[in-house]
Amino acid sequence: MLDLKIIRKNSDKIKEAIKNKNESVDLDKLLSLDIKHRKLQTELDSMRHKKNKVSEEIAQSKRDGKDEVEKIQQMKKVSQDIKRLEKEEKEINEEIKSMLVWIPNIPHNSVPVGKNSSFNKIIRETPREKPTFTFLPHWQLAEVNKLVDFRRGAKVSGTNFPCFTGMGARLERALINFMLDTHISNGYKEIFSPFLVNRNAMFGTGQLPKLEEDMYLVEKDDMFLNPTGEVPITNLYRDETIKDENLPLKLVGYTACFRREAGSYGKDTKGLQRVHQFNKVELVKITEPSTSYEELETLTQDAEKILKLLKLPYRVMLLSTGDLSFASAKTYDLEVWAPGSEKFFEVSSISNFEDFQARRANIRMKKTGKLVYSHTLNGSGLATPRTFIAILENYQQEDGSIRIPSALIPYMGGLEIIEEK
RNA sequence: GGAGAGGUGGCCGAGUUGGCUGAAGGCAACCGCCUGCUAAGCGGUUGAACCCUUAACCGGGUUCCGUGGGUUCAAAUCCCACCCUCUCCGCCA
Repeated sequence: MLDLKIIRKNSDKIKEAIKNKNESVDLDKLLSLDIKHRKLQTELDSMRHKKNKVSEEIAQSKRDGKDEVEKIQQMKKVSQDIKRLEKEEKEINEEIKSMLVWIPNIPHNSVPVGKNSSFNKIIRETPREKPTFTFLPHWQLAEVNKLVDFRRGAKVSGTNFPCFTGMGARLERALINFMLDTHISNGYKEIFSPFLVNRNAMFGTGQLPKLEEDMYLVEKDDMFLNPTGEVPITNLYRDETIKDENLPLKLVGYTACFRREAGSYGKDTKGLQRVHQFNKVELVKITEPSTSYEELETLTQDAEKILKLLKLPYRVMLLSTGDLSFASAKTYDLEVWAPGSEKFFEVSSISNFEDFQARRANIRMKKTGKLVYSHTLNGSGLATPRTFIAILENYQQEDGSIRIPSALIPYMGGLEIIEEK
């Protein structure tokens, strides 16, 4: 959410941001409602002022033992008028608020302007080797080595609920533990959060109201299945003022993530590319405003470190305005190369939300005695399914077996090669 | 699920015969004084959001005692609904 005061003063800039992010909000309507609202509020305030003053006088008279029949009668009328105006004020205010939550965050100056992902910019890229034999895609490798049971996963849940089995399950668990350990030793504090989150949390990080359709809702309790670790972890600090000496807060947590992926059937759904339930290790930072862009760079490097240690080829993309999420001001995507699928897969989106989430979630800090909204950032470090894909496809051998990246061997109980058994 | 207790400022904690309580008292923090240093002591300051005004500071005003309604000239205080926390019992693991 943006500050209404800032919207007033920078309406042109906001309009441009809305356009560049492919959103549509009638900002002029909002601005005229705002003017109307402020006028009403000023009027109301002066009426209340009068009411308070006269009530005070009545109280004084009562104490002196005098009756103030006329004043009471007069105030009766004023109170009614106030109530009427309050109702009107409330309605307009609600309308303003409901429009405000649909205004996206403003992209940072360094973000390339463009309609869609084709305007994204490659920031850096690691070299990749040409396959020396015919590389298989991961779903074949997973099947040959019995690592994922798609059929039985679908039986107990539904399509795109993969079930990891045997060494596949072990590899999934190894990835999670390896990532957590790496980030913890890098100064992040481990969090193991709840997986069901309430509406306030979903609103706080900006998933609601825009993305409600993409979430699993437990209707009976009006709770959502966690769509990404940023929701429970960032919202841990909702409605709190964090002591500035504790900033930046660096948090890491494993979460299972659930997404409906509504409308994406048939698109990139083969194997583990796009699934309804997956695992993720999430990095969250809460920082003071002046350092958030430096923190974005180091956060990106911290996530990248996982790919480096796993020796997977990847590239870092700077998202253009059209590809930027609703709440983000600037985002880097990490894309891992999968030679069997001959595709790059997004394994992490690292974003600076500036104070957009903090304003919604009311996360503040004291800076030289003044309360300000802190900045929030997050990024996956990493999402496992596509990392899993990349390992299978990059580490496959001609006979269909898969080598284990050296960093993961200790997490695989010393196992160096996965072979069909 | 049942029974009870409770939700007040950064924290603790008064305040339920409605009015002088944005809120006593304490703690913490900050500023000053005092002291050879430390501790203690003395005086003062310290909530948030919003509106008007201002280049900004200042200033003026409104709102806020879990949330939302209601009663009243007037509500932290009375009434209704809801939410949350804690304790005990039951149930499930």
